[in-house]
Amino acid sequence: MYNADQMWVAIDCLVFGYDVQEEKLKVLLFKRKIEPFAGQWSLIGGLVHYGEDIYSCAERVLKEFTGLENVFLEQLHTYGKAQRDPGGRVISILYWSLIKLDQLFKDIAQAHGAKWFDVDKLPEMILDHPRMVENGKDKLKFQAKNAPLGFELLPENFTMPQLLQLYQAIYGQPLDDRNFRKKILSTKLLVKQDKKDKSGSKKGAFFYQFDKEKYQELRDKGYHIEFALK
Amino acid sequence: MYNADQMWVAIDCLVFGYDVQEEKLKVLLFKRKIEPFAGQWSLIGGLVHYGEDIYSCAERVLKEFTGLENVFLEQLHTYGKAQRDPGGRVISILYWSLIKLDQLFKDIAQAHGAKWFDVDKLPEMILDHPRMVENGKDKLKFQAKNAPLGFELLPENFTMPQLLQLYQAIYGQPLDDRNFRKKILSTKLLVKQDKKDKSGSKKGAFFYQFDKEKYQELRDKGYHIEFALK
DNA sequence: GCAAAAGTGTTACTGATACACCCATGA
DNA sequence: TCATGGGTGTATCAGTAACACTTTTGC
Repeated sequence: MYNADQMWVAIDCLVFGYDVQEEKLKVLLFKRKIEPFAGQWSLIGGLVHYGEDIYSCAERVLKEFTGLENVFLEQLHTYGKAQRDPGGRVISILYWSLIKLDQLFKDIAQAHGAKWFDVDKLPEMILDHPRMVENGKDKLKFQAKNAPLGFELLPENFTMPQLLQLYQAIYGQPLDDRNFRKKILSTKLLVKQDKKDKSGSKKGAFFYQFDKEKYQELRDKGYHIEFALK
Repeated sequence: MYNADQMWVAIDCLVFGYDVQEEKLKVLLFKRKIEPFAGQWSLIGGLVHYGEDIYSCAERVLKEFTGLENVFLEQLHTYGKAQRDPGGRVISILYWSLIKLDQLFKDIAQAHGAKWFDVDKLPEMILDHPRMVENGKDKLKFQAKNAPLGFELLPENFTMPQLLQLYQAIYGQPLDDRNFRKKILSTKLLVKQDKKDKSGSKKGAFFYQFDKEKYQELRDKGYHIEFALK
């Protein structure tokens, strides 16, 4: 029990990461330390302090568990069934975040008792967290088309095959290579670099960077840009 | 002051209605009765009771002010800046609702001290309610294409010119009459009635009904249906 | 018979889909 | 030289956008 007859407001944070090597979309979970449900898998989260903005709280939670700041972090939905948490009346505001996953962050996560799970091989989770993850997956599928979310999940320099693999991981289905390139390049928002990534093949694939400023400009002018085929 | 050092969770409810006669999209506001800000315009709302689901609370608020149940009612966003309400720490979960507006509901609203305002002639509102309305207008524009929301705002029997007018009111711009009909009819979700509405013209316009069951079926099968041109 | 709103069809264009081969390189 | 992944072009099809006249009927 947290406290009888008091309402608590919590933040839960659904963190997606993409493992470029494994070509797998991952979710960050941690082993809950307090009762009820101590020892079970949970999204990262915490209670909103009195005097703390809810967005600041989400930032704090994310930083505590990953060390990261200034990454994509948005509100998703609020869960407030009276009986959702047997420990007390807790209303949970779910945020979602997209981060660039590399070995370093895997190590940091491990140090906090958190672990990255394949998005389609998730363990049992507490409370309504499975539903939260489902909602987040749907949102990611939906948003991947309408906003440049893919680039939040990849390193600054990425290759076309990597971007394609990522979108395929998000949609859970294959996309046509040639049409995908055409569509993505037609946005004119990718800047081809001189260097190649030779790690994936002998020929090597050119690196690209996403032109964030140009994207913001176009957005501000009211243009709607699509980023992948369905 | 509501109470020092305690967090409150509130529901605000943004209610859109469409006035078929005036061809205007409207928002329901009421004159707040308690301090701070007594006498100023506000969205309808109330505090979540301990033991009450947040969705149930939204239903309750809507019923209290309009007498309506079983209408479109969805969560939109949660507003939780620490300083958003000078009366205390209040986190507000915004819901939005679409209702069929007629003279009866205008009277009921008036009896509760609430009033329908043209969506583009809104008075000053308390707190962050103007922002809530903006967010709701954006959502409505966006969703009008992707879900059959228009039909929630019109009577069971409506005519094509009425539907067209409504979409134009939502988008705030004219649409091509012929293309609009083609697109809407191509969904095969409208059932033409035998009777005509003679109130708008001498020739009279045929009534249509929206086939909700067929829509649900198609949805469940995973089809995505669009409802209006941009 | 005329004013006022309802209703209808065709063409041009744009973007999506489907599809198969050559290229560069390291081993 | 060959195996491996990277990169490219075209033809068809579907959906969107642009556009103007005829129909009905109450007054």
